[in-house]
Amino acid sequence: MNIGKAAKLSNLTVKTVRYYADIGLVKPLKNCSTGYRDFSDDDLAQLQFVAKARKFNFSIQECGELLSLYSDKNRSSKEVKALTLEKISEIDAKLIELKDLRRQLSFLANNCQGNDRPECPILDELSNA
Amino acid sequence: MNIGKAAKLSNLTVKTVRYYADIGLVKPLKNCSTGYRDFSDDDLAQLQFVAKARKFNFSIQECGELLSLYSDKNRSSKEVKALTLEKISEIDAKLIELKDLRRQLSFLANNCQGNDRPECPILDELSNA
DNA sequence: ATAAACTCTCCAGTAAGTGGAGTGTAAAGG
DNA sequence: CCTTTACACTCCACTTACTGGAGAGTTTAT
Repeated sequence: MNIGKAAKLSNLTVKTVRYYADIGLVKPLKNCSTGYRDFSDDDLAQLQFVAKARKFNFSIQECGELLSLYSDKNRSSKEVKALTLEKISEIDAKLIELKDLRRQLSFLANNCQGNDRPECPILDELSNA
Repeated sequence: MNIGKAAKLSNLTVKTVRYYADIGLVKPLKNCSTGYRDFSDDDLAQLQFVAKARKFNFSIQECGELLSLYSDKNRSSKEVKALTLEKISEIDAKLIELKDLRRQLSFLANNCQGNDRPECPILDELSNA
């Protein structure tokens, strides 16, 4: 299938699919006469796989690793689980950071009048080292 | 003061401070003979302001806006509050997304044996479009 | 036959820096 | 006074994961 169809079926943009092909994450055949990329069903499956993994916050590099494990019929689930657990703890750290951020910002906003006068605890706080 | 001291006192790296000066976010004087940047106390305050605002997930552009509101003695707190509230709802959206992500990943990890055999619900799930 | 829709390559840019090379300057020790 | 060390400078390239556009070729529909 052409890139447009592959993109649609994997919920990616054409540009993104082309980019994935350029960096060798997927390897569609190329029609010699037209230069058009030709995506097999397997290529499509890989694109769908990557699309999902990216949503799961796996980096492109990790997607590549997962993809090779995925393609390897003898891959062990150990490696995949390890990668996943690592991701989870990264997410946990991010969650803590974001929650703290939210708490602080919300405190500032609650104490700000939001009128036309220049008094503003948000700026006061930010300007305190 | 020199860039090293300004960096230390604002908890930024020298590289980052130089970058902020390059893009005009802060405007230290320059010693003509040595080429060294000279940061005034006011420049330092702005760096500290930016360092904090960046931690609060404000973009460089937004930092610039905040900085001009901050410098303008006649600024209203309304604009600042609006920007802050916007940031908070962005953070909320990100929190929801991350929590959902974590839930899904954690479900997958819990159902994965993590042994050397190829059965792995994580890959199974990822390969389902 | 022509127009719309699709595809291609190549170049440039995004955000917010980081890293390194090569060079010049300042402060401290001997 | 000299040398070593720490600090400063500029400039260029690289990072992540794409996105946008120009200009050109191809396929499909009318």
